[in-house]
Amino acid sequence: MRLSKLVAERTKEAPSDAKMMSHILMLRAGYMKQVANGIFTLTSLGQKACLNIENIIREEMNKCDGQEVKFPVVMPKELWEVSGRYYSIGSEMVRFNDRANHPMLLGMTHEEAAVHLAKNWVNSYNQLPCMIYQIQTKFRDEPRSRGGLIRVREFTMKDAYSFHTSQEDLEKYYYEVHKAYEKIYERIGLKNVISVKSDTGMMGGSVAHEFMFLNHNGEDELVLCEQCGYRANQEVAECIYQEAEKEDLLPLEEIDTGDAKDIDSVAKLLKTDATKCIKAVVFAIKKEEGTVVCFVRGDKEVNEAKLKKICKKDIVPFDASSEDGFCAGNIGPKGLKAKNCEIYFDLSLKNQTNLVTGANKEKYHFVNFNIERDYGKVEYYDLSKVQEGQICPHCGKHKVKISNGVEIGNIFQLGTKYSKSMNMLVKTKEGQEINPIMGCYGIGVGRNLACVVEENYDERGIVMPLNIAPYKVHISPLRIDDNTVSSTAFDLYNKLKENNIEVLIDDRDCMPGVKFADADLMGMPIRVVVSPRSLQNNQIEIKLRKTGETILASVEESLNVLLEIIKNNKNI
RNA sequence: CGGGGUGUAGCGCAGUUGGUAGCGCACGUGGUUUGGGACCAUGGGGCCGGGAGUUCGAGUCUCUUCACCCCGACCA
Repeated sequence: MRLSKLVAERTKEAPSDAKMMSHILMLRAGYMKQVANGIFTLTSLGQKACLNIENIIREEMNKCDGQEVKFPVVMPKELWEVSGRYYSIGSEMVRFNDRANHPMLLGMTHEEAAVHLAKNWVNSYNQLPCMIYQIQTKFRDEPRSRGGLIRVREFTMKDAYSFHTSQEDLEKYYYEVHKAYEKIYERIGLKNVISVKSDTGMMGGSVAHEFMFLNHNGEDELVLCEQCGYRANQEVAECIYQEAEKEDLLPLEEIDTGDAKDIDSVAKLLKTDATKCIKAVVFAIKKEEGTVVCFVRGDKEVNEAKLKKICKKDIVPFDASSEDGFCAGNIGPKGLKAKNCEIYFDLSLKNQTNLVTGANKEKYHFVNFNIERDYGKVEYYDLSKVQEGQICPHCGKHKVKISNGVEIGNIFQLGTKYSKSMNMLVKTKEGQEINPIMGCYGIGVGRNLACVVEENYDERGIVMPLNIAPYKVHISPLRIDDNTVSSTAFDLYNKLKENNIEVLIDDRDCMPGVKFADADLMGMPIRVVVSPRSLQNNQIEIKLRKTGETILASVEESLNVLLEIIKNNKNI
């Protein structure tokens, strides 16, 4: 490709509204252009890089005996009614009517379509296990897209679905796909990736893992124990506590705390610590009357995912007010008179003594509140987030660390949720009819590209790994007006093309600095400089983007040297 | 959905007390240059996000609407 013809603009200045480096650099280098919130056009640079990622994924999925298919983007309502998800999924799913006024939707994942495809054609255990996958556009109307390709509404995703006769067989295959994913990330050039236990969310099922790219900009919180290897998404990470120190119970008192409403100011006023306070967190129940109140220790935060599972309600954060019977800022268990209110206590409060809590009336808190004595016997549930330094729930010894990560892939053991609801049956060896056990496996292509950039850049621009670079070689002829330079450069360019090497040539007549800067910004792994200076010695320069290492090669040898570098591919 | 911010040339930005819009980069042309974003000359490009209003006159003031960005979705 001639750079002069490339439909992509490079800019010196960063777009003012981008914050993440991958977002800034991919815009500056002309890999993509935003069309609307969370919707991007990929230029040929971005598209080529994505296609390279897709091909790596494809190869690894094929090694797992995956069969590539293509499900429709647009599906009729009925398909999603049988699984129940037409109603359980909210406005992130785009729904519309076709010209016949038939309700349709845009696919955000394809479990239903996968079962629809397999259910009548897979009838016997002889056909299992099997896996089908696709690489295709998904649309999810995210409440908040951000960070360039990190979180978007429209994106390309590889999604795979496997069918099994037994849980053991699923687990065996699940482990294989886990390994395949590790291979994929290694091949596309992502290093800082770990897998963690995760929540199954809207997919359903029991066991799930997320592959996380560790990055401070990541939206997910991960709980990690470096000693025993425990790794979990905050959403599912268990809290465990050391025994609280025993204290003598002091008499309950009601104290005027004035305008002190939040934990910090109450604790400060009463000269105590947040850990000696009870924090009340109120949630509204979606599509229902009533509220859920969760009491946690003052220093802790409620983990909504865990609370949702325990109370089995779809809850949203809620501003409690007097209309609902709450005295905001002074909420406590004792004397709470809210209507339709379910109350839960977090494990962090178990065996805690002499606490501070709201008295459910303006300006008053209780001190020396003891839950069992002053309120009654209660059940304690694990409802809060794990904090940095808390004891690891797995080894019970070491302190955990909290890191942020970007989810770049996930694998789920779905069980029979979809095969059962959609009535897919296969005959076992014994002649029994069973619902096959399913797994599903996803990878977001564009997000992976963004993460690669996030991990591979320097002050000059992107550093594309060879395996996914849109062009392997970037030829910069200095003094293109010089006939020898021009013919040497184009000769090499043509020979590389004949050898099926993706090559970009900067055919513009401009200053060397401009060419170097653009090449650095776009980040192709191998740069070739052809200039009158080195041609005097019958040489060209080969420079590796990542290391800066420069190799001088004779004009005649240059093609072979380049082919050798690419062949020895170390994903430079 | 809540809070905050920004909309002026392709990109980054100025624009005073209201008087019909500029700068840098990019782009076209001519020339001089050429190993880390050159210089001179010259040219093109704008419904100042949209609509309504105030005014003789609005990029600027008022209202309204839209888009985009950031934060929150946690707070007793």
